[in-house]
Amino acid sequence: MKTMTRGELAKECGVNIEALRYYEKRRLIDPPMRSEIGYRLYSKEDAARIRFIRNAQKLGFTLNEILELLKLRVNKNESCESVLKKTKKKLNEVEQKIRGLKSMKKVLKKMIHRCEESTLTSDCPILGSFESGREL
Amino acid sequence: MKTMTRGELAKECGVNIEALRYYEKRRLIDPPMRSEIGYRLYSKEDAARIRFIRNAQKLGFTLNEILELLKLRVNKNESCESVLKKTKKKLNEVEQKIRGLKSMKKVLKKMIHRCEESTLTSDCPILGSFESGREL
DNA sequence: CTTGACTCTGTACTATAGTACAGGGTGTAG
DNA sequence: CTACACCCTGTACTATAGTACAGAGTCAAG
Repeated sequence: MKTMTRGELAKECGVNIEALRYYEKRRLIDPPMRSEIGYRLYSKEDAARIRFIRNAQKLGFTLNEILELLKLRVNKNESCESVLKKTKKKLNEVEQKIRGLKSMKKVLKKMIHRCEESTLTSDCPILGSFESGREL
Repeated sequence: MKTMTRGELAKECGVNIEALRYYEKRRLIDPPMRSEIGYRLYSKEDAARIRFIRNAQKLGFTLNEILELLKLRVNKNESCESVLKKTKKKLNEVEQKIRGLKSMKKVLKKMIHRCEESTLTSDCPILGSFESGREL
């Protein structure tokens, strides 16, 4: 199996080399294999995990939430029931985020339209994007 | 016009009272009116602004990005051209986030489906949600 | 007329998520 | 055989976004 050193993985995933050590400490990635002289050796799966972490962060998840997402799987210590419940909760959070972004998108589109038609106002239309009273 | 004190606004928006002073310092909200004895007096618009800030944060925007969003309007120092450009850029970011969340949603739904049909595996399917190679 | 609940200011502390650096080992190229 | 580019550990520093606190003013209720 092909492996990467810490520097190679950092480069491939576009993260700082020290962040990898940090994610290991935070248990977001498993302690990787070590070479004979103690160098960390990462797999393709580790790279996927790092990319997942960075992407999820951009979507507004904290590292703790990302850890929860990554733990969503069946294991010997946990019933399918409880995994199902947690997964449904996460699905809800994701759908909520999508709704919020969609209403923001709508307002931005309207602004662009207005701007292109030169029917301009100096108020801030984006403020209205969460005015529905609904909590995000 | 009905106004609120800092404590009242904090309660209404579900934020810590000190956060309001912090947002003022960061220029996310304008310095509010003051009562005769120097108390801050907030309007309904201030409340909307605070709610917008909190919602946008949950969607993964930093306070600096939120400031940019709130400044998207026509003013005397800026051409419609440049507002349009910035708004389009923001729209792109928002659409990118929606795409990321949608692929996460798809995977979560699949997991729920699998769990309900008891065709379980112990791997972590969510890792695959960003495997398309596309950068978020 | 003082006690409690609010406000003000400034400053200090905290949590999260890194980022940098010191002091040391390894290993290949010139 | 040594210079350079890596890696290791531990520890310290940074930025962002608050949160808490000290010391002081205001004001309504008991």
